[in-house]
Amino acid sequence: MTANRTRGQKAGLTRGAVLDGAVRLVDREGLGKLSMRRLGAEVDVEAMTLYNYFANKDALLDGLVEHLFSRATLALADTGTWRERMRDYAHALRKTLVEHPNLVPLVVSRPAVTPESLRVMEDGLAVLREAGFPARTALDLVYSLNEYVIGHMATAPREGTAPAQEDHFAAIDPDAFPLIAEALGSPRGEGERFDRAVDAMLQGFAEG
Amino acid sequence: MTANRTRGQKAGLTRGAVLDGAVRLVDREGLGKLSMRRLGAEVDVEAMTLYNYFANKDALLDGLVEHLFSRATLALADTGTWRERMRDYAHALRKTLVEHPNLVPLVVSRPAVTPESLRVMEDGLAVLREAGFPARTALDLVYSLNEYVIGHMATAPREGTAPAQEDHFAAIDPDAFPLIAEALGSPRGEGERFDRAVDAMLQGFAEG
DNA sequence: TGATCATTCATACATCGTAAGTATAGACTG
DNA sequence: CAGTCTATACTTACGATGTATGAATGATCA
Repeated sequence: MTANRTRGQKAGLTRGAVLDGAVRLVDREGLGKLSMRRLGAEVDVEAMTLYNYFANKDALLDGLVEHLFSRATLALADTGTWRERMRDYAHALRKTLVEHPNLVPLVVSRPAVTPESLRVMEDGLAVLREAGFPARTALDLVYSLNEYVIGHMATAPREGTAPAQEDHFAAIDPDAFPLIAEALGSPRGEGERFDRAVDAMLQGFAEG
Repeated sequence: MTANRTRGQKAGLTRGAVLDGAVRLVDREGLGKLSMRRLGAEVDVEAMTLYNYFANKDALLDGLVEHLFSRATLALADTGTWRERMRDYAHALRKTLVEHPNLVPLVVSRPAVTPESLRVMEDGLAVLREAGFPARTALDLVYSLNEYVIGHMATAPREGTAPAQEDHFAAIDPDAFPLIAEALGSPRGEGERFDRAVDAMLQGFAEG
């Protein structure tokens, strides 16, 4: 399972390959199981070898977030109204995070300011400026949209969270919380609130 | 510094006192320094004694989030328009998180579904229903507002994050990212974007 | 007083991140 | 080809962590 190789013999590893392994490991076993030794085993190398590619574990985690964003942030679509294009961007970002739920706590607690994310931001600004938004408003909108998506994913129920997180709504006492109970009467589809909030925010900026 | 007490002698500790100690410790030294042994020292007790109040460290962290929310969520104001009241709520929530920056990563990666937070949600719904919102829309709005605040705080620059996080804007290459550079021309005050995003979202829901 | 119970502490273990040092494969030099 | 250098990987070791287990003692009540 673990590395079987004499010293000095190349393992043919790259930074990206290590990060791929880390994503695989976390997807499969959860964030808590990501240790240097285990990651080493995943990519068939001893733990310390990983320090050739990352200064320390924290740097590895930063790299992981960046890695995820870099595969996520396809260019924005180049046709459609600015609202459609912004909406699509928000959905694309959400999709990536939904596909790697175990990585969400990491992404969410580790603001990414990589060149990659700056590029996406620049593209978003271009769309909005073209649509007539002043520079500062455009920046506010791009930022705010990102913030909302992050917040939505952060507070979305996940496995491995506090017990009864998933079905805690089923257990709500209608006497203590009548309005919540009422509002939950007709449950929504997955992501329906997301749509609505994104639209609301875009609408709000459109008129602000 | 550490516990100086014979076995069996009560320490006069409560769950709340332990959590207070944890907040103090994290505020002072950072989340990374919160270990059972250190927390024990902070409240003058051996590490294992803490397990009388919390099943394990994870439960302690959950308790910490709940603890923070419970001091945060003063009731909503009972006068003003619904928009003013929602706005004030968002600002109150933000204020608490700003006051404990080191706890933000915790709050953000650990959705709180305590009775306390349900109470606040119920109050929020009451305000909105009174203002004429349908049940589901009201729930969407309360949720979305919370999500935005969380996201805003999650992505806000913090100490101890990736290097140059604070001043990375100063280092932006205007050739590579002209629109970002332009938008940063006239820098905003702290929390100005927050105001704007909250208002946009409320506005959007008001018209949706 | 003596017995029961609640509470705390001491010990121990597996696992973690990583500092320090060592060995080897492959590349370069002559 | 022989000799050297260097990049790469491994080994060992240390302190710190979360926590299982069980002993020791103060508190409580008969």
